[in-house]
Amino acid sequence: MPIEYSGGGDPARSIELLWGLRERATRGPKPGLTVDRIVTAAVGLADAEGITGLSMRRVAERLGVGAMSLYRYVPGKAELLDLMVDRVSGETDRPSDVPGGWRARLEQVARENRRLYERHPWLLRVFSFRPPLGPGIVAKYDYELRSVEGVGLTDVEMDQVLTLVLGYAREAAAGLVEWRLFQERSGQTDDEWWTAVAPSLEKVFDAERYSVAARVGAASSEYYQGTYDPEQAFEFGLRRVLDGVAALVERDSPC
Amino acid sequence: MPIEYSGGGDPARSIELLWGLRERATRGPKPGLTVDRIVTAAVGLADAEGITGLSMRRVAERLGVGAMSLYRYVPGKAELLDLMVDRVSGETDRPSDVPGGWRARLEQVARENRRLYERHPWLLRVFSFRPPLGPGIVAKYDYELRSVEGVGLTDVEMDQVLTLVLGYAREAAAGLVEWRLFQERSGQTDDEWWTAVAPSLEKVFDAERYSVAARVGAASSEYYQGTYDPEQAFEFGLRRVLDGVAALVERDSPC
DNA sequence: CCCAATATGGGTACGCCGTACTCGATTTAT
DNA sequence: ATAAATCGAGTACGGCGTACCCATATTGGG
Repeated sequence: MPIEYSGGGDPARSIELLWGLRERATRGPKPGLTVDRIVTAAVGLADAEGITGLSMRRVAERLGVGAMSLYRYVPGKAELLDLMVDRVSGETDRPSDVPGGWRARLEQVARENRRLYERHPWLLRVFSFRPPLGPGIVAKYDYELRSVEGVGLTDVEMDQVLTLVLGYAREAAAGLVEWRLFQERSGQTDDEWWTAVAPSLEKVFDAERYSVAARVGAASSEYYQGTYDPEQAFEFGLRRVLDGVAALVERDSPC
Repeated sequence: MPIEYSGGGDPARSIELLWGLRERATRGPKPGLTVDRIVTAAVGLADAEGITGLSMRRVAERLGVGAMSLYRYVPGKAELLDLMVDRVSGETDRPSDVPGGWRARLEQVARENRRLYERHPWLLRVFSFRPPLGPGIVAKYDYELRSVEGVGLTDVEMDQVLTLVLGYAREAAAGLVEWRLFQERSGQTDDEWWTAVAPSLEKVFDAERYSVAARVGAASSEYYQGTYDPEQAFEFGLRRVLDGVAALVERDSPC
């Protein structure tokens, strides 16, 4: 059973790795690699080939090094994934002045998170709800919390709102990424796919029994000019989510 | 590169499999298995061992059969995953009369979807935004759409609202499942984990630079009596999402 | 009734994977 | 100069999905 997440190792060791606290050894040959270079290679590989293309052997290959050499720097693949997550999280854009109040700021946070997953789709398959507490994640969390600082929410509500918005961004990004992947892999547009599937489906689909599905499905495909449009879906959901947050923020001043 | 999704095969063949349209051959020995039995075994295995424990060899083992025999019934693992997704989707509870209007109905849909992922956590790692169009998925989609039928939304909006709510349920379930997994694997409560991590983190965490993160993080852990509580997180987010939908439904009658 | 046609079951093998173990080569403190 | 410590990496193990192949079982057509 291969490892898919991390946190299994010693927490202190993980923190040490994430924050680069390893003290240089005094004896022995100089290391030919650094943890940073390994993480860079791994991120590049995962970006290019997806999470299924990421293997210790191939990361090593990229660095011109034997597979087992990596284990001198990183305890295992799980910890490497932690480092990768923290790395790309630290690279998110964080503009200091977004005009338009909390709603505009939260919207920016959502959009930037979606971009993060877009740049690094493998992140969707790695991210855990309890992220590795490295410098990148911590800085990101602090920045993002500030988008809802001073708008009348309690500290706990601030965290909850952020969790909600980040979760939404993640879910929407997953839709976008899967949609793209599907198009690339099949080489088909939505329309082409549908016209390939429809004939077979018609034989078995009971349009009377499932009348609502038939009606709404048809309306949606027409609207989207395909069967799906990640941009429109994102905008729609984001508006709803932020409306829900607005209802919370303005609870003391209804209408 | 192992397959993680499906849809790569012939769509017609997939539909045939999903709807059980295979015509019995006239010649040759009688099959010792059925697609249904294979799917049942696979679901049972994935439920028990997680997605990483699901392999063709082990499914075959469960059925007392050689690994390659499965390929007589199913083209590959990707298609088997499709069948598994459709199977468990078809088993969701669908009460016919939920009192309380669209909001109560949508809430029920969200809760039932969360339960689905809770029962079958592997689903979180398999589900794609374009699900296999089998009988289970279709019936589920039709039922769920009916929760927002006749409340003044357009057909397209109905689909968008459902996508939003299902996405939320999925995201919340992911939090719950990961939280449980983490507790099981580490054998630690949130508190124990935190007291193990805190000393190392204190050495590197700059509480002045990241003052908001420090303050909110502390408040949250105290509130949750741990560092997280999936139940409370779910309820909070669901209320916000449904508030956002309410703003859409009542757009013509503000306040 | 026989046999050719066909489908089933499954063994073997290939190329991947993560990583435990081991050992010679290299560097430095003493 | 030498002993201690670390580095790089080869080998090997047990797992994976599945391509390929063939003996076996079953049945339709003559």
